[in-house]
Amino acid sequence: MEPSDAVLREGGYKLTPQRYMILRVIQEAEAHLSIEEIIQRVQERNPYVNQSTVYRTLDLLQDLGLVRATHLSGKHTRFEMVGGQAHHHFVCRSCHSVQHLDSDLLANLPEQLKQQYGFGGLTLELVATGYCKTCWQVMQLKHDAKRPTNTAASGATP
Amino acid sequence: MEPSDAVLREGGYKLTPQRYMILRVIQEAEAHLSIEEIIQRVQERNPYVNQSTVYRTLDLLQDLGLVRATHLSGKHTRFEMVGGQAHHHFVCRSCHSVQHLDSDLLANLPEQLKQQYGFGGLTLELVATGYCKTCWQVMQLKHDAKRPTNTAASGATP
DNA sequence: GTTCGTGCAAATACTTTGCAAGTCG
DNA sequence: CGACTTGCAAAGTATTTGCACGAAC
Repeated sequence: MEPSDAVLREGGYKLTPQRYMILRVIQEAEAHLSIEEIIQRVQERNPYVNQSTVYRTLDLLQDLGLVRATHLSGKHTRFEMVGGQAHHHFVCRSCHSVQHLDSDLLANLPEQLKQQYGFGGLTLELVATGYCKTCWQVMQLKHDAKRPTNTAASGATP
Repeated sequence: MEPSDAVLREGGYKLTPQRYMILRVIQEAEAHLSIEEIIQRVQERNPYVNQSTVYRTLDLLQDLGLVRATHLSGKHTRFEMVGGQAHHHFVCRSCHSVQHLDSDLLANLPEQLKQQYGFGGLTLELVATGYCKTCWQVMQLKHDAKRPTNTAASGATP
């Protein structure tokens, strides 16, 4: 059974086709979607769904805890289903690559938080920022070989 | 010694009064600041600093890893110094309260990530979303009252 | 002196809102 | 039916950009 329906109804909200579609789009997505992508995919199914509706629905779904927002590389917010499974990310400050982290890393944390603080319905999001293996090694080399004529080779942020 | 200066220089960037001021404002802040607040505080010191400069500087400082953005309650992005110390948050979905979490919770994670993935210069941010103790208890009560005849298995965390 | 940074103001992007009409329950 | 939702288009905000002058190295 679809728990999303139930959650909506319990909150006194209606399950409209728009909401259902938006939920489905996020559910079926292989990864986190930006608002832009959500709007796009929803409108592929029905071009008459308005973007305001998407914004409003996203707010609602977040409040209900069905969907959550993540914000990896600072700029665009992205959305995903709260599947119960937390999955975590690493973002490289230099090459901006994103890696998924082994979710076992925090496997026991929810229970620990539950015990320690009495929280419920927990969803965790860990964002580790730093330098990926490659970029880190490059940096190490640069530091080691501090040459006076060294030109700032790598572009910062074009 | 001021490491910020060094980081800027090493990146080939100049240490301008504006950048220095912005850095100081964030450093001296008791808590995370929104862009709005940063602009305001900077302009209290020098009204001629332009907001574009603040935006541009913030981007730069983030790229350099001196400052990081956090996004707790979804709406406004906030900034803080990267003190090296990770500190973590819990946000209640219902009452929107924010709690700081014991940073020991993830104390050994950076090293673990370093070992496992080869990352460097790591900064962690954990955001736990859920219901705080109080709100959670209230919800439990409501559910109990609402579904007196429900006998379905409800133990496992979905 | 050269390269990088800033101020300014306009241009863009991104979100939100008020209402009448339309739906779900 | 009545309360909740949506579409629409316009109003708000937030953020970015191009350029010429000024500043740091």
